[in-house]
Amino acid sequence: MVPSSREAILLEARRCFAEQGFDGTSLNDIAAGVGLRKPSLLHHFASKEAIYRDVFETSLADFIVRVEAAVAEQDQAGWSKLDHVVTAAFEFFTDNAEFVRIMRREALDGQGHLGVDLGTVLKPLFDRAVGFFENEIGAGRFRKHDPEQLIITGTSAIMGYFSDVPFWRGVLDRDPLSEDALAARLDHFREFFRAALEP
Amino acid sequence: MVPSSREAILLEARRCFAEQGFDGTSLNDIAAGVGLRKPSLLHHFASKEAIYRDVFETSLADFIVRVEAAVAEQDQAGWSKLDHVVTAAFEFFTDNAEFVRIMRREALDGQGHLGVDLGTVLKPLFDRAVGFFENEIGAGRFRKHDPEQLIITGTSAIMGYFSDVPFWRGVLDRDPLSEDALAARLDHFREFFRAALEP
DNA sequence: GTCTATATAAGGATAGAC
DNA sequence: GTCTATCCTTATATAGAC
Repeated sequence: MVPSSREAILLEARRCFAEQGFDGTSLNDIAAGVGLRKPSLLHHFASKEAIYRDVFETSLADFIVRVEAAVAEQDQAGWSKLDHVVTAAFEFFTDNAEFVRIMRREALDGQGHLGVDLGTVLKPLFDRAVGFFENEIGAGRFRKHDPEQLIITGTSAIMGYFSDVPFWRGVLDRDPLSEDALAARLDHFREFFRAALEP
Repeated sequence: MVPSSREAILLEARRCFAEQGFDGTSLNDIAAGVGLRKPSLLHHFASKEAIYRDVFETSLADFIVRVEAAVAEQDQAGWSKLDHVVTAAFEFFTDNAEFVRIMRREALDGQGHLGVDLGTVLKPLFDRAVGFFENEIGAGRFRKHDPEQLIITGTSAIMGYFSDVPFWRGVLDRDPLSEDALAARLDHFREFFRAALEP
């Protein structure tokens, strides 16, 4: 099935916004990638910002749904619960590597290109994770670490791998998004955090 | 002493590039912050890119010098050596938080705004760190982890805190760059990595 | 060194033909 | 739905007065 113009625009826009950012992407860039002219884009979307909003908010909502599902799926406590959620998030990032780069740009920009503040949207998730760690540490299933700091460390360690793919490609001299490289990254992450957390 | 125009331009440019990126910053933004007009900037620098190059390359060189010094300063092995270098890097980031954001934007962009590739410049440092971890793990002073992955995890965990300051400010509801917050972050980082690395 | 005025290009967005 | 042509704004950069 041939993708509709609208879908093709969103795909190419996501690629461009991930690679070059909002300001670094022109409607011409997107149009050229799709094989259309600039005004044709604005037949499908009201503005450049509307395209960006669609790209970003759709993926962000998918991400939150995926994480919530992983939290709900698994009723155990301690490491196996955390492992399950972390693995689900990692797999989402694997399938949506471009989104991680867009999200990182939002986190970096302070004043985003949309009305929504990423921090406000993700704070509920963050607070629940803090509660989880407090609980596990209190029950003695994890070693004592500051829960907020744990989450900063964990999310940064996962997201940094995906967001800085161009950089890591240069440093490692291989494709960080190959199947093997991704499996190695996830393995390491799980082992490293288990080593630091398990009593 | 009143800073020269040139110095004032570089300061304001660093602030803008960190906050809004290269494409998101106009010469008018910088000029307004300094209290000059656009053409006056181009009396001191050949182009917008020349301003950016000065801001970025100066800080990057300072960073490399600081890390090399920390590596040389301390002749011990194992955790105390790593701790010394990590703390030195963290202190550099504390004093140069804006630079971390600029560096992250470079890592994110793939094709930077300069001829220099950040990955190529930092690869020697990376390779030496790999050698260090191989050595320490081989000697049994650290638990077994993949050295490359360790460095990705460590640098991402430190840099993510500084680069995403606007995001963390929203999530944590406090200033991530306050003296207390920075001390807590460094403490956590050191303890967490010690917990994961020490046998 | 700093300014005003201006050249030149690129970007987002609209009008209207097909 | 897609196009060409065009409007308007902003951006980098230069020329030349003070």
